[in-house]
Amino acid sequence: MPTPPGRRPRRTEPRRALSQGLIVRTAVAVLDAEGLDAVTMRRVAQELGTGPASLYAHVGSKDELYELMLDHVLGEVELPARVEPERWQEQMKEVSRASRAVLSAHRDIARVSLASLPTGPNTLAIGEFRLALMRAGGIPPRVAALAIDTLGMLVDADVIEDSIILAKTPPGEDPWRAFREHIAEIRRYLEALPPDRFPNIVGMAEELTAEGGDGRFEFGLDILVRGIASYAEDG
Amino acid sequence: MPTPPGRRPRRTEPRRALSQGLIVRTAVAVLDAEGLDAVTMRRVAQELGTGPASLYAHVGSKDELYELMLDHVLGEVELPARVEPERWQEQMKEVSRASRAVLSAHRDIARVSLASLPTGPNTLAIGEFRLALMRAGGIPPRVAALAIDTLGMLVDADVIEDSIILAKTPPGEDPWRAFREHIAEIRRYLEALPPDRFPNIVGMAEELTAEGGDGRFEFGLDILVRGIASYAEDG
DNA sequence: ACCTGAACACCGTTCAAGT
DNA sequence: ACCTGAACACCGTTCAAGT
Repeated sequence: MPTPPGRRPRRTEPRRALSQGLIVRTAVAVLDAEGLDAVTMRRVAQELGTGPASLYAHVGSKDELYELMLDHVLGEVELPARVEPERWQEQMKEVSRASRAVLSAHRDIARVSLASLPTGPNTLAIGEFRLALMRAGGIPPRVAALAIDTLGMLVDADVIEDSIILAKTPPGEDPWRAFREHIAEIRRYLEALPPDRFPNIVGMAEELTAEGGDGRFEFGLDILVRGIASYAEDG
Repeated sequence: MPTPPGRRPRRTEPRRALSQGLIVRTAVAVLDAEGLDAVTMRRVAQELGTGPASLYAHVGSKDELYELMLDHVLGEVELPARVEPERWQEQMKEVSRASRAVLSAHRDIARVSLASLPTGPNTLAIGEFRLALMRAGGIPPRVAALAIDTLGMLVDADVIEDSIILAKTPPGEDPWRAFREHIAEIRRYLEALPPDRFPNIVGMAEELTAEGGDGRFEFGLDILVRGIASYAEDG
């Protein structure tokens, strides 16, 4: 049916009221589909059938939107029901693995985590649980404060390192295939380096480009948690 | 003197021939003055008295320019003259501290390091030295390959975490004053949190926002190097 | 209070045309 | 081979004007 004369033509979408929550959820949908760089004020506005200026009534800036997205996503991390003091180190690892998995599932959102200090409720809840775990493990407050930073940096950096290559994948291609392709290219490059200047790199080209993923993360996690535990004041 | 009739007006700068080296040095000058986000193709071209299209004869893309800048900057890292096997752990720390200092001195260039796999000659030279150190320390190749990644992530993440706040400082203001200001603001925020939901964060607000800097880095560095050394096959 | 269109001052990259 | 101007398809943010 055509629009009757004198009636304003309806927009294609019935106008849903804008809200911060709706904007954040829409932005995360764009993130998941195309990566963080595709999340622009203009793009999110377009997805909501409006112009970029309309978003500024609900979020202060693009950076603020990015932090809201991060906290929204970290709400997916399922924390253990309670601190089990006798296995605090294992729970420490579980929380770190869960955070890594959630961040990995949302493209390169970890870039935001490394770039900002935690202020959102979900982000703080994870920090609170980690502190409770270390307290239960007898870690002095000053050490716990340092440890929480270092552990967070490991998680973020690990996710970012992978997500960068994945984010470069042209849409349509299998990102993991592109990832392996890229690694293989690096290996050939390292193997072709002059062996007199770079004997160890050339000799270890295979190990340096081994399917990293979980192994690299577990290595850092294990060393860090053991190192933290060495500061325990009493068992 | 006015330009004689029929003579083309000279540009203000005598035209220096463009080259990759000149472009990279100019880009690093902009980085040092205003941070990585100010390094755009247009801005670098303007600094050289030309248009952005002219740069593409010497660098393939902005991302490639960023990686060239990173390697240029890492050329400032002074590596020890030789591997001293009996103190390989201490040398490992020295190289990490030197890398951190150089990256810190160039604003948020560490973002590029975390986002790319090392291919430049200076970057590779640092990696080669680290591998030689671990080899001297009896670390198995597979562990050394993991360790070099983890150590690099720690250095990059640590520098980035600081540089982000510093990069936000409006030009003209003292960045370290702004940095302390920002930390103090976070502390007040954490102290004002509901103590029933976040007892440990509220209770440890002071430790969590303590003047971080070197302490945090040395903490992570010490734990990682000790952890790596625990994999040594023979002394 | 919320939303909008238009504008401002920017981006990276391509390409045909010049030397 | 190198350089250029102009164009294309984008940015974040502000602001006066509308409802």
